[in-house]
Amino acid sequence: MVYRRTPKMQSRIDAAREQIVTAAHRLVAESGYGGTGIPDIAKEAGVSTGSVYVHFPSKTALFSEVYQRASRHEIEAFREVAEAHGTARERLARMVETFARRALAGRKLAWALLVESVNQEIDAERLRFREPYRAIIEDVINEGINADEFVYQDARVTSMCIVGAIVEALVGPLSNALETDEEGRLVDSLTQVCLRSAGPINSEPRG
Amino acid sequence: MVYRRTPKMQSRIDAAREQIVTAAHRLVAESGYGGTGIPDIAKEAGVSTGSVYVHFPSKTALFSEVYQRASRHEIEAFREVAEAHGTARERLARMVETFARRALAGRKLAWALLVESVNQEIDAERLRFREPYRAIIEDVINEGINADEFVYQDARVTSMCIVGAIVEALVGPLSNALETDEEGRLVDSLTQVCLRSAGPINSEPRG
DNA sequence: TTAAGAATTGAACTCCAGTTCATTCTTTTG
DNA sequence: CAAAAGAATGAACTGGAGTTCAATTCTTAA
Repeated sequence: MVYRRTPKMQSRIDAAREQIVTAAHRLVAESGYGGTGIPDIAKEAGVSTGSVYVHFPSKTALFSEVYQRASRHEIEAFREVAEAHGTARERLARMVETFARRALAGRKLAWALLVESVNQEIDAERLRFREPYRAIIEDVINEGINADEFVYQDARVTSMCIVGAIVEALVGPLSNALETDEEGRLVDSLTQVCLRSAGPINSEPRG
Repeated sequence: MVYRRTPKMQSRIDAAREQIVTAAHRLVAESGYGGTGIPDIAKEAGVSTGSVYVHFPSKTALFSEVYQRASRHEIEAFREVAEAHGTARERLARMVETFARRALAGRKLAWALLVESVNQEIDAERLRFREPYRAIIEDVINEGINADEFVYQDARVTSMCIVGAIVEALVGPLSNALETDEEGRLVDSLTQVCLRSAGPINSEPRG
């Protein structure tokens, strides 16, 4: 008459955990962190409030996992572009476009990941989320420097700046959707700014 | 036997209000928004908790005023640099440096004004705080475009990006102070990135 | 089948910053 | 000076989100 956790039971538990993370993801993508309570998540996942706390010690911990998963996915897409063929300049342009376009495609989630005010812990999470992007950009810039595409520079600072620039340019549009053509123009301009920030570019004709 | 508010009384009231705002300012500059409660402010201002609510309908409203004042001061300094003599490029460089240096000189306050997580209302305040900087930068860029110093571009987007770049580059250093020389290097690099982002620059020798 | 122990439940609880308001103190004016 | 009205006080309250835990249900193994 002893109970031991069997594989079957384990997979039930794992499934519940998965349900919770998935539900949380869906709800953040809909209402952000602040608009999503634990009871909401539990309901959406088909479990009880208490169960959530069996799997995660706190709301912050749960969202930390949600953010990390969402990040990993996004960052893989980003890295693919960074490692594709082409000059550093071409790749950097595509990277900026990819970042911006994907963020605008999932506005609420991107907003939650990039800018939503929450608390210090989640803020730290956010900074950690931005870091991989920065690092990837830094690498491409360094490649560009070595290939004489970009002037010599502190690629670390430039990459930070590019991340900051993209986020700042997206803050508004993430809250209030743009028309398709406006979005296109924004992404184009943003790409141009980021390319210039990394180094010299042939000057374009005026007006 | 009717009481009417006399000039003397009015100035008492105004003085109290002023004390409150000043106290709040001091405390934010020390502990940020989150670390500063209304009772703390009341104590520091030498009034009661309730009095704070006579002058301001909410904590948010009070801080809104504190932020606006701090902003006005900063933005005036910024505008002065923007309107000084020199080419657009020279002025832009000084603007970036001014912004960064002043922020780093009052780290906690700058952090509260620029990046501290609070709530949507204060977030909106923050965006409003950034806007004047952006607009001033936009003007200088447009002057630079007209003077053929910068390539033709959407100055609105570039100015957003510059604000975002500066803030992103400062987020870390605002939390954990840098050594003086590190700070100098950061400001230099940041300035270079921002100048490049606005337009062509003579390429620097490598390595 | 049944007892032991694990998993789940969800109503109730905690916590705490922001806010309130009955009371007290001040000022004005007849 | 006394009455009326305003200003100030600060202990107590509140609201709501996050969290807990006694009770219940389910699973295992003898």
